[in-house]
This record gives sequence, structure tokens and C-alpha cells, in this order.
Amino acid sequence: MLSARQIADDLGVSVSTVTRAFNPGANVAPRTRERVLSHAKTLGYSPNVFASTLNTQRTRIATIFISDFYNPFFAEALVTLTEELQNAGFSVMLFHIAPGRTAEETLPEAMRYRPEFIVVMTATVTFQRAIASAGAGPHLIFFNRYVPDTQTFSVTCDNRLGGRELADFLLSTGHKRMAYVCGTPRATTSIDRGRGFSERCAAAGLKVLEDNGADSFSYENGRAAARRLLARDPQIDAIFCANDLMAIGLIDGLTFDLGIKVPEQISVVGFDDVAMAGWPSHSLTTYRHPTRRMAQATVELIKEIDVNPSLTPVAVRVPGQLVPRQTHIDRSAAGGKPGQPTRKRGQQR
Amino acid sequence: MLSARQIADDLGVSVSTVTRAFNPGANVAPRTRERVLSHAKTLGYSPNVFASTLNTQRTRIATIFISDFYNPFFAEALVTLTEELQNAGFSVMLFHIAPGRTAEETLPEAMRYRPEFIVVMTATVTFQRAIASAGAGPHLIFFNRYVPDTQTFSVTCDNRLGGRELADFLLSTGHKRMAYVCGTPRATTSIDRGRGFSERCAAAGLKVLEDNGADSFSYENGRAAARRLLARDPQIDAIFCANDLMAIGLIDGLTFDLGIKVPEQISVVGFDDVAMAGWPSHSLTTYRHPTRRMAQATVELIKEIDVNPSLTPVAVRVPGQLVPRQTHIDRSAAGGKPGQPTRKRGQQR
DNA sequence: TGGCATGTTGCAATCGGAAGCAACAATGTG
DNA sequence: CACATTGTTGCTTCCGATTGCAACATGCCA
Repeated sequence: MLSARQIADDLGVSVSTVTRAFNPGANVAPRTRERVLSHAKTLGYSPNVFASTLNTQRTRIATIFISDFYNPFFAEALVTLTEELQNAGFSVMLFHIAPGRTAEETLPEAMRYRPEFIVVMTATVTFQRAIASAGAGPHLIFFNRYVPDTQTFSVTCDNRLGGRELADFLLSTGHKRMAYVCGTPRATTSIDRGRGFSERCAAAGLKVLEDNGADSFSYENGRAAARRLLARDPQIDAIFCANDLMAIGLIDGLTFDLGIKVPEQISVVGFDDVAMAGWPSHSLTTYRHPTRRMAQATVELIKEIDVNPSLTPVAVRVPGQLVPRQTHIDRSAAGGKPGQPTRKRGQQR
Repeated sequence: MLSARQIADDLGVSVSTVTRAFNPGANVAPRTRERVLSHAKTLGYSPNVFASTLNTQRTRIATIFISDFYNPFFAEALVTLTEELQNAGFSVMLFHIAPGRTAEETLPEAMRYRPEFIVVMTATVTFQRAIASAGAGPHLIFFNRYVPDTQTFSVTCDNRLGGRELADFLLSTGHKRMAYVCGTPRATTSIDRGRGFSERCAAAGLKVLEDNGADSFSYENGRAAARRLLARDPQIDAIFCANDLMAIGLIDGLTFDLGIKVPEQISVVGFDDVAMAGWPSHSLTTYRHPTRRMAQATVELIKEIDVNPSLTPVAVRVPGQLVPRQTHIDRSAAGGKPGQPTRKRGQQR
């Protein structure tokens, strides 16, 4: 394999000179630097990170922990995060936590690369304890989730705000009997969305019916929730699902399993605004998940910590945006009509 | 940061002994090994890869190149591939090629980590030339695509076979006027699927109408293709789209933009079997993309190359599976009925 | 022309762990 | 008891690049 020695010998200079040519801060004659870089390029040489890391002690590695994607949004988040991290000069390593495995099992292997930052896209409460024990280890940032009651960095969508805005929206369009379908139990995303939703409804004097039957944020769980909710209260006029996938599942459940018309009989809103939510076949009223801005916020945070490693942990909450489409109607006017009264959803089929 | 020296001093042994404890093949007294590993665990120490890599010259790194996902299937592929690579003892690095950027710009940075394998999930023809110039560089494997007319490793779905099977299926169900909607121009996936489809139709004496208007495999492109195709031939009775996303877009185009009933007037089939293809709202007849088996095949290939680095490049093609649902009908019988005649697709809405 | 500042380069130690070789201890054999 | 064998450990060199320090060349000014 090509080394700096090779370049040095070819050009009749020392190894030091070669490395200095690659190091922007170092003192080299401009002409020498140019000669080195040019020769390196023709040979296809780039400095070995493994050697340089050894005494600089800076790996410039950011490691991302993922588990199985249950949500299309994760793919976008991962790609965006990778892109932004690269732009900020980091190299990205990816570690997958298999279902049933804990992050602790994978951590030692990940730690061998001495990452400067670890971004956790998977929920594991005990995770940070393991990191903390590593002393002057990597900085830990939770993405899309946080660990309640602890001081850690986290970047999430402002889920509670989203829940509140969706509640405000449904209240202002005359809905009176609301329900909330939870996603993965104990996931902060599910809890906060429901909390924001419930607290606004409570302020308006309404109690929200809550379905806790799901074990994950999946289409199937959304579909199954339809039957459970309607059995508990056949008079429901609006349902908020913890994410779009569940909302789409729930709508299919209402439509195909129970013969209930959406939005005529029941309004349904989701959370995320995945691509298919915008398609005419679904046209789902939802709340847009600020994925890219979350990725950017994460990298901003990393840059700040980089400058000031003793920064006090903050929980960054990025607001999203309400996206009214056609799975709700305004029930305050008699007869009601879709939010965007162009054409009824799916009518032409 | 923790080093082997620390462990050694604490236990009154040499650094060599500590490293040997971590190296399964090395000779250490079982009791000593246990003492070292136990102490290392309590301190949270794991060997520094950067140091060990220096003289072993084995990085055990596999680098994955991605670009923007246009297709949900990529997320699954990436996660699965990562999982399988980890199981095989590799660490995964992720590099993103921004739109408009070439792989060559990112390559030097990736090469600094001296990866043993590079898996390319993004299409770039000039890529391997750059690698080749790096001499005894990493092994290159194309995933989901290949570079025609070159000798490189690749793992793809057997797209041509899939196209043939879909053609056979539509022919056997009495379709007479077929069309094919291409995806990204020059993408081997799009070309091979269309070729397999056309050659079977040709064998049955049918010429396939081909739409080349798309610049990528997107929902929007599928939707736009509907209008173009029908303008060219209003008598079409079956359309094969290069992937599910386009098929769903095309169906929405037919349904909402043109008022054409699917499958009553036109049958539509896709390719991939993404999650939403199975939902009642779409219930798309399609061909299942063997994503996980492709990931496994890739890792198998890597293992083989690992044992025998001079292995002759092979193009592995993994067969998928036809999944008949409800976006086609049997036109050979008078009147025709859906493939699985339970309930008409989307009817209840 | 001598002295000094400035710019450029090489030397050598260093980072953390791997591995060949030698040293040493423990055990078995004649 | 001497000696060989095996098992275990430490010493030392090395991987490839970085960096403080010293050495050297160059140009400027007095």
C-alpha cells in the first residue's frame, strides 16, 4: 500500500515534508506543497488515517447507531445526517443493533474506533451509562428521542408542540370526540405527541380516548387500532395517530374492515408527512416532520460541542408544520366539507 | 484515553500480555486472559483499532457508497447489508455522494480508511477506474447495479428474469397491448426489466410500447407517464412500471387524472413489492425484490473474496418472486375478474 | 561583508498495539 | 538430579504519520 515514504523518496524530500503538504496549517514552501500534492494525486495516495490518528488523537469519526427501520422517515434522516456530517468534516461509521440485542453488546466494537461523537437513532435507556463509564469518551447525542430525566444532548422534533397544533386544528374545525393512537410503548415520540394533543383538548374541556394496543409504529398496528377504538366509542369524530404509517393503516382499517368513511364520518390525522401522505390515494392531513432541519441541528450541535467540549447538555426541539389535506372535514359548519375542498379523497376510484 | 498500557500497569503485566488476551489466536494463560478481559471490561477499555491496524494491515472495514434514496427499498438494503457485514466481522463506513457530485471526489477521503471492500449502491461508471488506479486497493462490489461490458463483481436482482415472469403472467391472463414505463435512463435495473419483458412479449408476437419520459424512478414520473402512454395508444390493456413507486404513481395518474379504472380497463404491475404495495389501498400486483437475500449474497461474495483475493469477478443475480394481487384481471375469460377475486380494489372508498 | 530575521526542511521521538524472538518457569522424563 | 519439553511472559522492533526542535538557506539591513 502507498505510504508517505514512497512520495517522499520519489521527490527527494523527507516524510515530514510530505505530511506537512497535506496539513493546511503547516509551514511548507508553496511550490513544494504543490509538487507533493500533484505527485500524490497521480499515484492515488491519501494519508493513512490510522497512522495520523495515533498521535493527533482526533479521529473525526461520528458513529451512528441504528436499529431496524419501522419508518420511512429514518432512511431520509440517515442519509441527510450522513451528508451533513460529511460536510462538517466527519467520517461516518454505521452500527446496527439487531432486534433483541442491546446497544451495550455493540458498543465495545464501536468504541475501538474512538469516535468523537455517537448519534443514537435507536432507543436504549441504559446506553449512556455504558458510555459514561468510558471516561473521556465520545459525546453522545440522541436523535429523534431522548432519555427522560437525564442530562444528555438530544435533537427531536417538537412532538409536544405538534400534538398541540393538531389538537388546535381539530378543535377549530369543530371536532368533539377525539382519540389518540399510541405507537411504540414508552417511546418519547409517542408520549409527547399524545401529551401535547391531550393537554390542548383538556384545556378545551375534552377528554381524549387513548389506544395503547400497539407494540410499534406500524401500518398493521394502525389498522388493528381502528376496531379497538370504535368498539370503545362508536361516536368518535377525530383520530390522531402517532405517525403517518399508523394513520394510513387506521384509515384502511376504518375503510375496509369497518366500512366507515374518512373523512365524512371520522377525521384522521397523522404525524411525519411521509412521501405517500401527499399522494392522492391517501392525501393525509398531517404534521410535517422537520427531518432535514433536525439533521442540520444535530451537526450544528456537534460543531458547538467540538469548540466547547464542556457544553451543558441541551434538548433541541425543532418545530414542524401542519399540513392540512383531505382526511378531515370542518364539522363546525352544517354538513361539513374537506379542509381543502377541491375533490373528495379517493372519490374517483 | 484508555490504553493497553493502563491495563498492563494495573495488573502488573506487560502490554504484550494485554494485547494477547484480546487476540483469540495468541498464547496466554487462561487465567491471565480472564484477569485482563475482566479488568478491561470494568474500565471500559477496548483495543484501539487505529494502532492495531498499523502493522496488521487489515482494517476489516467495508465502506458503503450511497446517494439519495429514491426508493424505500434502499433503506432496507442498507440496514440489512450493515447487519450482515457486522455479523461477518466487518465495520461499516458510510459515504454519501451528494447529487451533482461524482464518486471520485469522495473516494480519496474514503480511501484514507483503507477499506478492504467497497460496496457501491450508487451508479457511477467511472468509479472503478479510479479504484483500479489505487493499485492493491479495496475490492469493489456493485450492489443493485452493474457496469455493462466490464469485469466487476456485482449483486443484483435478476431483473431480466423478473421482466420475463411478469410478461408471462400478463400474457397468460389474456393481455394483448402492453406498455413498459422506464425509470432512470440508462439504469441497468430499468433496462433489464424492460428487456426481459419485451423479449417475452416479442416471442408471443407482441410489440411493447415503451415510455422513456422519466428522469428517475419516482411517483411523480409514474403519474406523468399515464397521460403520455394513453395519448400514444388509448387501447393499452396492461402497463408494467419499472418499480412500485412508479406503478403507484401511474395508477393514481390513470385514476385521478384520466378517470381510467384499474384494473377493469387497464392492468398495472410494478416491481419491488415495497411495503405499501401490499396495503389494501394499493394492493399492487408486483414482483418481489429479494433485498435481504441480495445483502446476504453480497456478504457471501465478500467472504469468498476474502479467502481468495484473485477470484474472477462474477455477476450474481438473485431471483425474486411474482406477487399477484389486485391491479390486474384475467382478460382471457369474457368479462374478466381480479386475480384474487375477493373484493375489488379500493371499491369501498 | 557580517549579523540577524524569516522561511523551509530534516531529524527523531511519539502515538497504541502486534508479533517474532528470547527468557524464564513449570512440568515431565530418563 | 540433569535435562528436555511445553507453556507463559517480557523485550524490542515496527507499522505510518505528526510535531517540537534544531539545522540550514536565503534575503535584508547596517
